[in-house]
Amino acid sequence: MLCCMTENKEKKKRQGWKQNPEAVQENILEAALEEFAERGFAGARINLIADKTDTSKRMIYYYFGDKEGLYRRVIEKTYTDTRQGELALELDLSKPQEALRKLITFTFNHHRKHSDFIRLVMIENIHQGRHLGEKQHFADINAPAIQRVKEIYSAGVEQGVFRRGLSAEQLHWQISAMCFFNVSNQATFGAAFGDQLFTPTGQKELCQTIEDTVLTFLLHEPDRLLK
Amino acid sequence: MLCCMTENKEKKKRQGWKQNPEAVQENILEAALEEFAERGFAGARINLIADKTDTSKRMIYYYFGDKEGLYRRVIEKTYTDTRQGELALELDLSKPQEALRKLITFTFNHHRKHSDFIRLVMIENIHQGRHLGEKQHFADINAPAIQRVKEIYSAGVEQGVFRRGLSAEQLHWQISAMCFFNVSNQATFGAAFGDQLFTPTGQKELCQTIEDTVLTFLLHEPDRLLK
DNA sequence: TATGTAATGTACCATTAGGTTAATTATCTC
DNA sequence: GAGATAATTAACCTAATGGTACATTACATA
Repeated sequence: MLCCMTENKEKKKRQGWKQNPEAVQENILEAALEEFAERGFAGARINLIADKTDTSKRMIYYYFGDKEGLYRRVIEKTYTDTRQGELALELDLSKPQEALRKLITFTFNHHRKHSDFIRLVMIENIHQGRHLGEKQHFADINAPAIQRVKEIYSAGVEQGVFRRGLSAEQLHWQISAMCFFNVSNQATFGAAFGDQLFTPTGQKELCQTIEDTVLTFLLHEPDRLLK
Repeated sequence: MLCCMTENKEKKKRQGWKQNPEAVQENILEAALEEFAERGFAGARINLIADKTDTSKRMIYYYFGDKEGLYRRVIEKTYTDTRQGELALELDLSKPQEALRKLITFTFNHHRKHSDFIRLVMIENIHQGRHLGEKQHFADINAPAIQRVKEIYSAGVEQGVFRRGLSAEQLHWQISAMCFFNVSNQATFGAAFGDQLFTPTGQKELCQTIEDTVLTFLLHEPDRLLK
């Protein structure tokens, strides 16, 4: 099996190959994403990344300069792809509660599906965001996420459904926190407290709980009388 | 300055030194915690850890076998220390709301203060919890955390303050998620959406918000009519 | 079709870093 | 206090790994 594949690969390469820089770079970035997401920056091995590609290590250095350059490009691509994916979601602002639930469900599932992205973000946080590139550019990429929440919240306030005085940043933060943590800390949380929350039904309930939590917070004034 | 210190160190060592295995191990573990928390498992350098200690690289291998053995011990110690620190908090169960707020404030601040712990947990999640050791032991260490929440919740339900039907696991999960995320994702979240949430006042408000969120969820039945 | 340039393959290098060997010093026990 | 054992030092080894030199092949263009 393996030998066949390599034989084919060899043949393909020997028989007239075409130059295709973009495809080669894409190919490298994909392999690198897997590797970095799995092992972190220091843990990733350039040689292994090269093995996963259809090209050679030399090409990695040719296109990306060095390991860090490659990593930076992977981060950027991942964030861009993710935010782009989120834009696909369409929401009906005339029903703010429903819209918010839909946004949360979407975020919850999206994060679950894209654990590579989550892992890269974790890794980048461990590096204290040193590879995020130009901060303004990074902020621009991410701005739509807050915008989204702001729209829903404003609509809800105007319709008299949501209470006033809350900030979209905080709401987005809450949603992010729980949807992110659900994926990022599954290993340690599961080991510490059991896997009930991470079974299929557990996850459905959890998503529901996140929705309920955020919505209830939006609907009811908090009680600060200490009882 | 530096030369003086090294001179002193040298002298100390040359002049009759005492054996003190426990202290040496503690000393190594502390240095290793810093290094692992800062650079991750693969990024950490045994040589640098050794440099930070008052002893030598050989001692690390003598006491911990290899890099992974050292890392395991660091993880275990960190978790144990953390949970132990949490036990110090005393709560008045006759006032469930107040008790819960106090627990959340404590967790929030505790996580902020112990970012080394947070970072190690992140790192361990990237490794998918491979180094947590015996799962049962790990679960035992962590059990008190849920227990705590369960006590408060039960008291609140019995007093007719909290609504019925919620699970302590989920409540603990919510609190953990937000308090953890606040520290773990500060770098990327701040870069993406600004640092307002992470200024001193931003943090105070955020903590308040977490409390309000969880409490409101405990006090009010969620509204699932989609509007 | 000649030529300069971009893209690719192969073999190699230098250094880093995890781990070890073997000798030295303290400590314990009988 | 003698011999055995535990703790410590310093120098060393080797595989892995990030990175490079150089030759070669495709391609655009004039």
